[in-house]
Amino acid sequence: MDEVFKALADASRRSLLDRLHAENGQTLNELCDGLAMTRQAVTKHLGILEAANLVSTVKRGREKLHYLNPVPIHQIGERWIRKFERGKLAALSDLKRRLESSDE
Amino acid sequence: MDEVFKALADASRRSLLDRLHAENGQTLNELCDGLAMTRQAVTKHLGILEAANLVSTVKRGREKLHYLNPVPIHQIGERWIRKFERGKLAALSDLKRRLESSDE
DNA sequence: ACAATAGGCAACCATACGGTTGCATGTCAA
DNA sequence: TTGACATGCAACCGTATGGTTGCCTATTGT
Repeated sequence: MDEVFKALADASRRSLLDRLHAENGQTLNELCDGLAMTRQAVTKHLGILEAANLVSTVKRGREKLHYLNPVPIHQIGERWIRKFERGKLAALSDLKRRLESSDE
Repeated sequence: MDEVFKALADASRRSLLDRLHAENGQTLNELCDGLAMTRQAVTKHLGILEAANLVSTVKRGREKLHYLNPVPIHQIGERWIRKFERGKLAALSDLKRRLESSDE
C-alpha cells in the first residue's frame, strides 16, 4: 500500500498512468514521446510503477509493452478513501462548529 | 492535487490522518503520543498536511487543535480514482489476453 | 509573579529521489 | 551478417525530504 501511495506521489508517474489509461499496451519509446525527460528517467518511473504493481509488462521481441493494472488504485479507493468518506459530514460540521466558535 | 498526493505519500502522515479520523480536534502533543519521532517532526508533517488542505487548525489559548478535512481525499476519489475504475474491466481483460498470448 | 506547559523557529544532517550521461545487450530487417 | 533500433545497467549529481537538536515565545495555573 505504501509503495502505491509513493508511486502515485509523482506527477510524471501519474501522467504515465493517464497515458496508459488512454491507450494500453504502449512501448517504452511510445511512452517517452512528448515527455521532457530522458528515456532512462521514464524507465525508472515505469520501474517504480511496476514495483507498486500499477503496471505490468510483457516483452514482445525487442519491445516491452506496458499495461495498466488498475487494481491497486481501486484498492486505495476502497480500503483507504472510503474510510474517510464515512466520517466526512460529521468531520465537516465539527470543523465548521469549531471555526465559528473561535469568533466568540 | 499534487500537494495532496505528495502529502499522502508518507506513512506517518497517513497515520496522523487516521488518528484525526478516530478523534478529531487533537492538539499537537496529543498527536505526538506514542509516535517514535520528535514533536518537531510531527509539526512538520502537520504543516504539510495543512498546506495540502487536509488538516485545518484552530488555536485555543496555548494549544493548537487539528481538524481533519476530508474534502481533498474525497476529490482524489472522485476526480482521479474513478477515472481508472471506468476502464478497469477492459484493462484487465486486455492484460489477461496479452499475458496469455505471450505463451503462444 | 513565575514555573511549567504548549508550541514555533531555524540550522543542520543523512538519505531518498528525479534526473542525467555513457555504455552494454538483445533483436530485427535488409 | 551487420547496422539500426529498443531496451537495460550503472555511476553520478543536485535537490527535496524526513528527521534531529537547540533555543525562543506565549499562555496558563497556582
